[in-house]
Amino acid sequence: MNSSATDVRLLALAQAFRTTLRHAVYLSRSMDGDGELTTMQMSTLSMAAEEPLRVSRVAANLGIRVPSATEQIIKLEQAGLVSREADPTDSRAVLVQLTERGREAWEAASQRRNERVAALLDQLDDDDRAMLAAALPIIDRLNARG
Amino acid sequence: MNSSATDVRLLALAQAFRTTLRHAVYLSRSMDGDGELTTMQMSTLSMAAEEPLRVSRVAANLGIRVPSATEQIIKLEQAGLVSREADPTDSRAVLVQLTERGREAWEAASQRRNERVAALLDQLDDDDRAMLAAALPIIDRLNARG
DNA sequence: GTTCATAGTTAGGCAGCCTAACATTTTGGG
DNA sequence: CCCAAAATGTTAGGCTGCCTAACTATGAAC
Repeated sequence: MNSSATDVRLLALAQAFRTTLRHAVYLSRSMDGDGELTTMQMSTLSMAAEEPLRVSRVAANLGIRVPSATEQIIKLEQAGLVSREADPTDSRAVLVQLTERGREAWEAASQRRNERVAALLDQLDDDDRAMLAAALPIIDRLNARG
Repeated sequence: MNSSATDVRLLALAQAFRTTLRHAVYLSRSMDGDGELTTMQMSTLSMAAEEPLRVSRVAANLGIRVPSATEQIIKLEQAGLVSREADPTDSRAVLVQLTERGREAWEAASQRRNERVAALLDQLDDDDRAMLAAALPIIDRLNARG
């Protein structure tokens, strides 16, 4: 429990955080619309890049429902970026795997996006970059708890 | 221009930033779905709260096209949260204004969201909160340049 | 005062998400 | 065993939010 004084400060920080987050969402979206893979597709591919995974896990990680995940995965499959195979240990489940083309597409798109963001980061000075780097794990912790 | 060594570091930071941002988007979305106003609606109302503004400015600030803004504004109007009136200085333009109910709804929703985020921030220690607070303006600068 | 630019709306379409209903497979209690 | 319940996906249908293209109405310029 906090005193009401710190509460006011917490609320102010919360408001600032929300505003920054909202603008960051626009930034994030603006990096989507260049005719490549969407952020969601990138996320799916990067999950599958580590190891084959089930549709339900894709859905959970993306924060969407299973039917919506199926829909997206089928599109990725039609684009030749992932394959769907029955899980040998449980024939109800479907394992989503990266194809070779999927891996290439993911790596290329990821690289392009990193370069675009890096170009923005390049405009900051070293102190600001250090501060940003220090803040990211903190935001991650918030994300994990939200 | 940076050396290739710093370039590698920039790319790594870019990747970490993108990942954090992506998760933050989920967090942001998760705060939408409680049957209240969406983030976009909140943004629109908060703009109109300062002063009446044109549909085209709403669209620009939200990063969407004018017809999409019209659509959202009409919904807000039907919900009784904003009014649309012809601009007295230019009858082509439409001024979007908060209604009394709109102002109340916006303030209440904003307060609720701030409280929810504040509850998360409350779980951080003081150093982390200070670091987060320091990083927000930096992220804002990135957002502004993206 | 015609012509061009500006501000919005309307119409039609697409993508992504949802819930509900369904088929299939696994699990587990009787 | 065996049948009921749970788990995993898919299909079907609908909603929302965004888009472009086409249109109306007003303002500005020459």
